[in-house]
Amino acid sequence: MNELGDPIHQASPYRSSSGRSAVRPDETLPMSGRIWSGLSEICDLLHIQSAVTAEDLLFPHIRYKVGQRIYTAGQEFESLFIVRSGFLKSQMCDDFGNEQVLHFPMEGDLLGADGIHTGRHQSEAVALTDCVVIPVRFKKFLSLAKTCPEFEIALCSYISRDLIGKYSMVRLLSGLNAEMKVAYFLISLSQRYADLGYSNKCFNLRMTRQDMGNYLGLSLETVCRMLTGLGALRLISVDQREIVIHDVEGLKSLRRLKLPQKEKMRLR
Amino acid sequence: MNELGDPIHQASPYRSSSGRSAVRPDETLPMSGRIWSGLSEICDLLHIQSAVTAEDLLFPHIRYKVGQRIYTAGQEFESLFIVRSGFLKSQMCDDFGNEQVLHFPMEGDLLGADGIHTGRHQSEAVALTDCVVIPVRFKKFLSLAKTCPEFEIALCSYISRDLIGKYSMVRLLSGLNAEMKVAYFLISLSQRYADLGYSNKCFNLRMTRQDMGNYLGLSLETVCRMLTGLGALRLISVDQREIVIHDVEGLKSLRRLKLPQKEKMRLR
DNA sequence: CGTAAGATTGATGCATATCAATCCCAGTGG
DNA sequence: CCACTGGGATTGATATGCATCAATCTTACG
Repeated sequence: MNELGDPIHQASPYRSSSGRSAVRPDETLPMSGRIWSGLSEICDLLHIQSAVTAEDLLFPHIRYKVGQRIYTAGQEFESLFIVRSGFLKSQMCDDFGNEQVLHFPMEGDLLGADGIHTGRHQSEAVALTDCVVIPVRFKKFLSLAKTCPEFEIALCSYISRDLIGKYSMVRLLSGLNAEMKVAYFLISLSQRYADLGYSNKCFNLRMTRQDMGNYLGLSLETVCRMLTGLGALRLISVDQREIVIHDVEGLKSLRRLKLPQKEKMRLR
Repeated sequence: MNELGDPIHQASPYRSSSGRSAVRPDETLPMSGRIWSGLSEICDLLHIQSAVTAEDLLFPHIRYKVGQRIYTAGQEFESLFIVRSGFLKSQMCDDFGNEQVLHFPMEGDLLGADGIHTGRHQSEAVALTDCVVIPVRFKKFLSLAKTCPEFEIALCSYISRDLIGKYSMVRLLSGLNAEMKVAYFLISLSQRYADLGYSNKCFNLRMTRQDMGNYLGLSLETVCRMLTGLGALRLISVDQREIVIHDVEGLKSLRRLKLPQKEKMRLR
């Protein structure tokens, strides 16, 4: 392994996205293009407003093709990974070999922080589309935090966002029924696309129904049924992995069947 | 509100734990005793090995009684809170007033980091027993991190541990059946008590069945049934909130009914 | 065209929620 | 001292949401 973490695929020739994804020829990544990012681009990606500039500081881009792993469970932790483009899946295996999908990282997300504590990655990250990822040595990250106060804040803000993400994940899994889980999933995906400047109405799912179900705590069949169900309600259109959202508010306003205690009291 | 966060109860006279908790008279907290901690004690609590000593740096202890809130949702974020003693519950309300229990913090846990990102707390923390909590201004925390490299690492390690905690929470909620959820809950509680030097075989539950169920994504009745079920298996004894664990390994070895895909393949 | 992976749809069963009744226990007040 | 009260815990009966099993369909690709 060389100094960049796991760039063993860097030199392999680029080819168009394989598998069943809906990537069309004109969406393929350019063979040429920038293969380095400066510090200011890193800050942009992570939404850090930094006054610090260091023109000589360059971070290499690494390309991954569909199905390739950015890091694997058990691998030594060296770098955090910033997603420059593409769509990924992070997952974890328990002692019995059951996989659990944890997250679907995309542009601007930071990966690999689960390795800090033990020095080894606990989870793995797989490319669901062709990806460009920027590895940043953790030591480098720390020294940046030391010299640049905005990095310090960003690091803490990341803790905080992560905590809030955990909260909403818990609520999703333990408080919602299948229909709402799927609706919520679509809404949050839509929101993430919107935040990145893409369409929030129309997008392709990059993961299988199996992955979605695993992530949401549902069987893949239930995911299917809920998707067609939401389609029957005219809230969305589904064609395989292509999703069109017709009524965001409608999706959001699907109420849980279980009324909260306070509501029940009022209804008596 | 004064400079310490929410110490409006600090001056109120101490009284013995109320409610139905199994706290006995001799477990009451002393009226006197230390009401300040030095930096070295803070580091001990957070498991930070620091060479830095600053004898003049003192952090006040705040007492909370059963039912009092350390911070509430929407409250301005100022401080992180380190639990010195006691048992708490952190929870969050969604837009419809549904509460979701997120965690049961105890000695050595750090609370309130969910406020960093937005500047306001997203969740609230309630004392389930009488507690002693040490608030540390976030700015103070940052400046400590700046002068003391161990604090920096500890901060990152906290991210990492938190991430791993998220993983196990997701797996708990979406991968286990009711029996295993309850068993897992008891095991992890037992482990936390053991880590603090208390008995890992015999302890009191400080939360209601309702809270447990909410946390585990189960109804309170199911929690009851599972507890009595585990009792019938001679793995534990239950008497109201008093738990005795007879067979840790037995609890751990309860397998999920749903076999992993690979297992199923092998069995054919 | 054949194959395989994924998606869809239907039939059935079970785990768990829900509803309801009772029990337990600690305060509280007569 | 004892009855009363109220929150929590327990247990049983029933309903149902979702998993599971199974068959078919779609799409991509060799």
